[in-house]
Amino acid sequence: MGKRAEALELAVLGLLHDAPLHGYELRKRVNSLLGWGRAFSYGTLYPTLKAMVRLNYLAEDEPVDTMVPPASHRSGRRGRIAYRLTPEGKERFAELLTQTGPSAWDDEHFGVHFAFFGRADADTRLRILIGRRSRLQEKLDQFRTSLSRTRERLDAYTVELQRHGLESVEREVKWLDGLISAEQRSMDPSPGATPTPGAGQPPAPVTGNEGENGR
Amino acid sequence: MGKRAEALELAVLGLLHDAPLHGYELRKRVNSLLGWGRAFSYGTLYPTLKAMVRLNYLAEDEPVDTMVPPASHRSGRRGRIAYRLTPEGKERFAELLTQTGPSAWDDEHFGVHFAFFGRADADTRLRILIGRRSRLQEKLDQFRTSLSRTRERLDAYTVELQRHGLESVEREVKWLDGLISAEQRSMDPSPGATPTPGAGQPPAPVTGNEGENGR
DNA sequence: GAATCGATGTATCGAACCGATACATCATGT
DNA sequence: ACATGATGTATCGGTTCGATACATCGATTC
Repeated sequence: MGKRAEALELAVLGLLHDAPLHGYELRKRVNSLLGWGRAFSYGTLYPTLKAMVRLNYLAEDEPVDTMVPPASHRSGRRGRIAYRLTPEGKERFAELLTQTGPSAWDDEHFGVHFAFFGRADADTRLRILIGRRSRLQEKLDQFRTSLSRTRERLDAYTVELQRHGLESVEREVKWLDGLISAEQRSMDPSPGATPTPGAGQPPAPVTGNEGENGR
Repeated sequence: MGKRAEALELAVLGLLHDAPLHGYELRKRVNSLLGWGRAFSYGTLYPTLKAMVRLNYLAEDEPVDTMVPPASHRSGRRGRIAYRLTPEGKERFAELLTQTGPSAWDDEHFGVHFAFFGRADADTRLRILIGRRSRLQEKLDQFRTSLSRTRERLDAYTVELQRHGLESVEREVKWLDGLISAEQRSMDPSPGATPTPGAGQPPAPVTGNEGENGR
């Protein structure tokens, strides 16, 4: 199926879980959900949607009122197609949510999985976070060794690029550390006391985030 | 030609500028040069190399001694092919170095261009840095608006993901700010005084980098 | 009121690209 | 002797992208 489409599948399932959407809107949400990363194109989205319909994870609805202002006449319209999750789709979503292999913490996958952490159980969350962390740690190590091997013959700009790349990954690791310890704090503290009902809040991540947004 | 292969072309030209290399080694260097980003596969590298040979930017050398320890017998060897830059290749490299459009500050391209800043003139460097900065600023803006539009209905993990993504881009912008002002400082300060000879150092970037690697 | 424009919307195609694999040599270990 | 793993060149099938075609709608403008 391809890594990329795999990530897209999860994103679609997650976004459609609450409400049906049509392709255009779906694409916007997926791409803003992942934000920083590469955007999905229609050439990927529509084939994937069709495949998911074929697998019976999705069903197509012709008329949808979402956002159509007056629901007026529209006779010969080539209407928008709203995609809706089937029961099998919900199962599939639940199944993907519990996955904890590399298919959850790879670069392509981690973002989507994290975005739906609220729907996963604490155990899965922790496993994925830790897996992701060690994945980054690997990258960091081989990075550092390759840097120290060639440090002499690099010009200053190249070095600066490497340094900046390294620093970014290091920050990522620290971010994960905060998230991990927050998760652990919220599941450990006293066995038998308020075991986080239902799905749950993220346990107050330890980022140095001072809120600059009014509201 | 495709954005990705375009970036690869510049990387190959730059790496081969100093010394000939064979494919395997070339790939390793390209991918460690770019570090954080996606790695190039052989399925991209070899076709690109062939295309560049066809365009006469590169020439193939059969026997190469680089790193072959004892240079022993090897009779029926299917030897490594060393790629070497032709004069046309050097021209092409110089041409690509002076480009300052989006093809220099896009996500795909910026890293490679930056890596070879030492070979570009100060003017080009500054234009690319500024272009890159405004590119990121755009992304930042649309990010922030899309966030404030949907802030209410997002669960906490999704918000945290967005926040982290935003912070990363913000850091990137600050990094660029440091580089930009450093460049400006090194070309402006007093017209006629030590105008940075030849290619030059990167002008002491203003990162708050405390070295924590014990070497 | 028609004409232009940009946003919204579905859909597909060719080209670009990746991931896996085949194949071969060599050093090393057992 | 045989396996294992690093080095090395090369290609193929399938995935994914970027561009485009096409269509409807609301707003703006003359």
